[in-house]
Amino acid sequence: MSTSDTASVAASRPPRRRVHTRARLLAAAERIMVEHGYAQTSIEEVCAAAGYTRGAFYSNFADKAELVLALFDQHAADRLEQLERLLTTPAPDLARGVARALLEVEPLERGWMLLFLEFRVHAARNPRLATKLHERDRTVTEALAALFERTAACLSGPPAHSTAATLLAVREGVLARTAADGPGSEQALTAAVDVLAVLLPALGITTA
Amino acid sequence: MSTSDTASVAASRPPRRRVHTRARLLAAAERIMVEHGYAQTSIEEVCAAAGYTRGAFYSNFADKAELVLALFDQHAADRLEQLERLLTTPAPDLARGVARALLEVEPLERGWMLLFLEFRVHAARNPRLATKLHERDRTVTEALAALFERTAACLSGPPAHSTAATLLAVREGVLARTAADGPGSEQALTAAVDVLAVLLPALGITTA
DNA sequence: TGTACATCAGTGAACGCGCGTTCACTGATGTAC
DNA sequence: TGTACATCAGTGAACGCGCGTTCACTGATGTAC
Repeated sequence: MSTSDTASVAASRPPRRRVHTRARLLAAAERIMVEHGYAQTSIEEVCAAAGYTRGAFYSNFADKAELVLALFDQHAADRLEQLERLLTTPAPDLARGVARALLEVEPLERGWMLLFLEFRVHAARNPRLATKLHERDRTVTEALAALFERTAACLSGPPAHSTAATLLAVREGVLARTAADGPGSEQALTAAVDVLAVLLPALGITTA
Repeated sequence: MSTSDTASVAASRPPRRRVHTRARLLAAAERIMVEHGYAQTSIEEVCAAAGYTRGAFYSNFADKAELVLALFDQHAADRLEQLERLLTTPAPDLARGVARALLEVEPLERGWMLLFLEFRVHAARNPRLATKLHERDRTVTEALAALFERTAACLSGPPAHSTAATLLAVREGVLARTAADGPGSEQALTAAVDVLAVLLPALGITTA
């Protein structure tokens, strides 16, 4: 047993001679793509920033799209943790807190949202990518729905899953409109927070 | 007076030798871009479809971005009319009606939304375009806000302008997520309609 | 420990492609007399 | 009405550019004996 185990492990183990190639490519890609977007970032650029040439990329990723999907996977977990922390911390005005948590994000996160949306639009016209992105959406949505059910027992009205999906969509829509800097964006953002703070209690997201 | 009038009119009149060039380019661009998106549509493609060569394009538009902005201007008016018709027609369940009007759109309109969003994301990384797009947003938002104030006297809570802006953002966010065909999209869409139908009354959009 | 061999991550050049924009030119249209 | 001229919308070739992906190769790493 132990022999065959060793053998099969050896057979399936990715050798990783230069150990962190994939991780470095991902890190470089994250930095550059969040700033400049998907189409505007070339694979060459990412590879150079990570200290490789293009061949290294194609020995770690099937294509450019897979790189972005890998980035998304990495990122989703972090965002959910943030929300979880918020929802489990008692707050004087939960609705407003959630509204702000959803919409008032760091500039970096706005870059993320633009990258997301750019890829989403791209994927919408490309069935193969649409399917893959849809899987990711489902995962995130279900996680948020579960979070609602666990922490906000007061949730009422539509099913938690619908609520979660719609709130994520609202988030994307609002952030897209306020992603560009400018005084108009600030106003639009605080306006959206106000509106959402009024709306969320109708879904049961409120301080008891 | 009449002489100088004639002269100035003659001086400022765009000759339009082949009269409908601009209109034809716009029509072709609309058809193609709504289907394939901004980046995927080449100016050559549009010109060929309209029966011209590329030079004709640049004698009618400053660049590709101006073409799309012109399309948006054309389109905005139509959409507002639709909404106006809805809000002025008494309905048994106004909230649900508005929710459906915002979200349950023709496939063609989904293509429009993708085109919008693609350009919005593009503009977000390009200050000059961001400014221009922001002007359009303001116009549409104010028109919708005015519509609310005129027709839905029952509007309550946040200012009409905030409500209008947020609803437009919600529309974009939800449609982006449901633009790709597939059974998941249908579900997500009806879920969003349900949620919105619950939310809108909290803004005062409801049957008295 | 040392040697011969196999693997495969990463190299870098080449392939193939598409596109936005400019510009010197032309010929249809309109104007002036 | 007819002619000479001016304008400028539209032509089409050329410019300049960037990019995703493939692939034959290599040399560092790991394995087997």
